[in-house]
Amino acid sequence: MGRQSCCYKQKLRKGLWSPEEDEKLLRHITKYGHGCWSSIPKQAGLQRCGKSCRLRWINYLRPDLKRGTFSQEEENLIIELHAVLGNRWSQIAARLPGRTDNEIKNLWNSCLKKKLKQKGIDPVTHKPLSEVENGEGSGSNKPSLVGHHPIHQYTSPPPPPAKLSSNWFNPEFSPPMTASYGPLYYGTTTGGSANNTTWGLVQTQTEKEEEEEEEEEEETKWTEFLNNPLLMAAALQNQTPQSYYNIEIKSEPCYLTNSSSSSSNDMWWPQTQQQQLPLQHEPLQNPDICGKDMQRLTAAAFGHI
DNA sequence: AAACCATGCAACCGCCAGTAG
DNA sequence: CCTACTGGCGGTTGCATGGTT
Repeated sequence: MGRQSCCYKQKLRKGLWSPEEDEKLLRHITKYGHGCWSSIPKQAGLQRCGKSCRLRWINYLRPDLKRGTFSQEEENLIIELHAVLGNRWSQIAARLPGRTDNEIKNLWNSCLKKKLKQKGIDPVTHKPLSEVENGEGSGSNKPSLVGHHPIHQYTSPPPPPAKLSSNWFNPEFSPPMTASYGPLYYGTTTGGSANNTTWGLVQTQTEKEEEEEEEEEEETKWTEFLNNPLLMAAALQNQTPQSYYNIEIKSEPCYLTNSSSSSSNDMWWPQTQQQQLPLQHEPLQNPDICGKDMQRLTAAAFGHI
């Protein structure tokens, strides 16, 4: 079809956004909502493509963004979610209020991967590095690439990570390294509270055969599980899914402006999300007020003119 | 002080799925 | 059904910054 890139059109600016551009975009979305992204650049007087505007808004201008360093709790949660979801950054971000997929992806690539390696964990498979290096094709046989796992390897949602979170990067904590553990290792040594779970345990051949028989069923279960953020969130927080039934994690916040409202964040984050996202963190955790933040704050101020 | 290197982050690229015409 | 368009996503790149030599 020879589709053209959205930035194919000439005269479109690329690269870093200037404060003026930020202001234009912010003003426009604050006033009219984003609606159709492709039409925003024209309407807002920007020489950018719609994609670029969308990205800028989502990753930087959105008022509900939580900036500053990631807390230990957030890092732990990212690791746990990555073990389940793989590189599905947007789904991971959906469980971290105020964080963007880009931000999480950057954190993972620049920081968390290293930390995992230092802990002797392969950041891709979430298995001990020793096993990954030695056991390719032997030992626990199945290459259990997280995110590429045959999801039927697991027969139930993961155990609640609530017990686990505090362990990660705790200097005194080291994950189990013996070969008796399976694709996922997070805090499963105690057997956990999750009944009928093989989470974190290597499957025996028999188990595998049995599960192969149930492959379709299990796949269905897991597909459902993975596709249902409510179930996932519930599992991750050791709560019943019911408590999450009235959130829609993937929902796009309604950015249409209530022009009568001048308060900042309340109008941006859907109330249901604001109230009921599985992980609610403390308010802004001492975000580093640096130049960029100042720029953002300045820009944000325009939105309330 | 200058050069080099490592790191973090913002933004782009290309692909895919959904959808309207 | 086909085509074109759009939004969304993950991978990647390139630049700015800070640290080290």
